[in-house]
Amino acid sequence: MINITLKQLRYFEALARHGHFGRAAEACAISQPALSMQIKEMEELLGAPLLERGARQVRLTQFGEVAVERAREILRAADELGDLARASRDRLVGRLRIGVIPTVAPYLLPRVVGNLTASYPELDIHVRETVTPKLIQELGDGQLDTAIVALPVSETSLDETPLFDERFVLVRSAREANAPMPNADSLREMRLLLLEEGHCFRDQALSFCNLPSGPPREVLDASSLSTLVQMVSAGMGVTLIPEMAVPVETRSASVAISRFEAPEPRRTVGMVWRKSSPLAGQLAEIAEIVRQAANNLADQSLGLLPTTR
Amino acid sequence: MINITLKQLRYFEALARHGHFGRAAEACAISQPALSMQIKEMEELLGAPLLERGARQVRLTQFGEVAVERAREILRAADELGDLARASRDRLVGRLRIGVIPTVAPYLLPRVVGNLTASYPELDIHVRETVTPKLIQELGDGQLDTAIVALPVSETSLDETPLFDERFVLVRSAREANAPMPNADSLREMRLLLLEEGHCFRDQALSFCNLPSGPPREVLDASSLSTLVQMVSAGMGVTLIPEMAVPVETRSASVAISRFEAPEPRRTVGMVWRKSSPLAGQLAEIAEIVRQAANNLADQSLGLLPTTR
DNA sequence: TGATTTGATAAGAAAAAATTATGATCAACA
DNA sequence: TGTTGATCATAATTTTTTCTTATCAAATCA
Repeated sequence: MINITLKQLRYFEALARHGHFGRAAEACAISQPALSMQIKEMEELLGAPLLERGARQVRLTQFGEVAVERAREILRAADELGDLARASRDRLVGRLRIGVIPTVAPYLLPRVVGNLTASYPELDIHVRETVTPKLIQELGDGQLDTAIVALPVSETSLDETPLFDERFVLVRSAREANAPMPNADSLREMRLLLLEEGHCFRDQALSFCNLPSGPPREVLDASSLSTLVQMVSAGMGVTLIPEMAVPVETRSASVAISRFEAPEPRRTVGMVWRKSSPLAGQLAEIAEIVRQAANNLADQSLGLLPTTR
Repeated sequence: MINITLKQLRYFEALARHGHFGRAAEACAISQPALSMQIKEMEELLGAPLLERGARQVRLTQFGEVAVERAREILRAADELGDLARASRDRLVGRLRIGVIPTVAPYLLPRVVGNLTASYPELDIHVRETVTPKLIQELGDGQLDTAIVALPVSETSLDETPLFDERFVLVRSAREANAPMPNADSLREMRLLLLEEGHCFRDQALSFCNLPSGPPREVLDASSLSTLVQMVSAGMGVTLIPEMAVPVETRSASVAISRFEAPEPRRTVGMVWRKSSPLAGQLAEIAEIVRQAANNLADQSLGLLPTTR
């Protein structure tokens, strides 16, 4: 390991360019002795003379010629490091790893990814879809930059910002479309189909029915909302789905969607990231874009919802 | 121009490798605050965070990942500069530009180049053959590393070392082989063929005859010893050549070679280089190799010379 | 030869980098 | 829920490095 400094390389480069200690020193905005000393130091560190000091002129040695080329490469690389830094701080570029829970991903992401790509053309978006605990862990491990989950998360190391609120709606088979709307308590008596363990949406639904979350219930738990709706369509029971899923999930199923009476079940979906993330600033911007995409989606979904009293 | 230091790059690289300030500092043989401060300084200079300081671990930012790669490249290039220096100081490598006067080059060089290449396999020898004033000028300009010329040169900026002494011998047509040997004065009366202006050998020959050097004489001046000998062989006159040229030049010409009586004309051929040349040490070694090559050559030449009384 | 140019050297001042000591934060744990 | 231990940041001080001014020595130029 050689202990030359970049400063010395700069001085040396200037000296090679000017072939004159005084002028090189002037170009470096230092005094001539300072330059002399640094060059001398550099030669001592390298153990080989960089230049031949003639009486009237300074000439590079053969090694000096090689060295100045190498020095220029090094200096260029160092300057490029500065450029890289500027590029990375001015705008959001490169990879953005975003995690999304499964009860949000299929409905929100198609919009969001399009909008983000429009706003940040140089952004390379990676999506990870899994349940909240895994997302939070991966966020903590630095495998994700941000995650979209149901709030609150209440991790002290994370910042969270709400994106949108959404209602839960009841999904019944089409045949039951005109049956009276069950309330939270009567739901408990019905065959309520739910997602498998780990999904926050399962816990949210159970909580609405004042049921303890935990071990499996009567029927096999589903791994996606699509499956749930298909099961309902087959007459196996009823379920809850988030409002945002309605347009997509009812397209290919003969089910009836009904809203609850107040107090309607609902959840807040938000975005979280490490407080320490250097992307924090840009992530707030991104949250705003996601928020707008969600609002557009909600405006469209609302029209589809029959209001059941 | 960004003012980061190589030291900072080293610290940063260690930090990236260890992912831990304390251990990285230890690896750098400095205290942890010193490392912290340098990393902080580096981030300020770059204007972008290199790492995310979590409570329990340190993680590179995306930019940090890019930066550490670049940093490694820079550090490697700097270390290679050290290697280059070592290579250039330990032994003579690379280009050696050597100038030789035309009355020496064809006879001495074949041997010398072979010996030099044997001693310094990595040496790349460039030969320039021209007259002394040009050689001296090019030496001064740094276009040559050394020159082999007739001594003395007496340039204060140059060091000179003798290589060998050589006699001048008379070349006559074969028909005149048994004619009495002319002395310096009688030579003046004969048709003495000489090299063109600029060749030191011309001046040396003229000086031996006590003639003024200068403007052309009776016949057209030759540009090489070969031409001179061929002209002599054709009966156009007599000439002097250096002893070393005898074996080569008499091979294809029917001429008689005769030595003068004392005081024999002679010259000293030597090697010169800039006093300031960093190769000075190695050039002295090279001079020794040339000296040996010249001695071998002289031993062989001597046998060929008839001693005329 | 004397004046001028040019790089090296010396001594002191200024700046940078290191050290030790201490603080703040946070996770782990009782 | 306070305590502990680990970890990085900050502060004050010392040490080291770098720079400046002044001056020298060598060599060219007139």
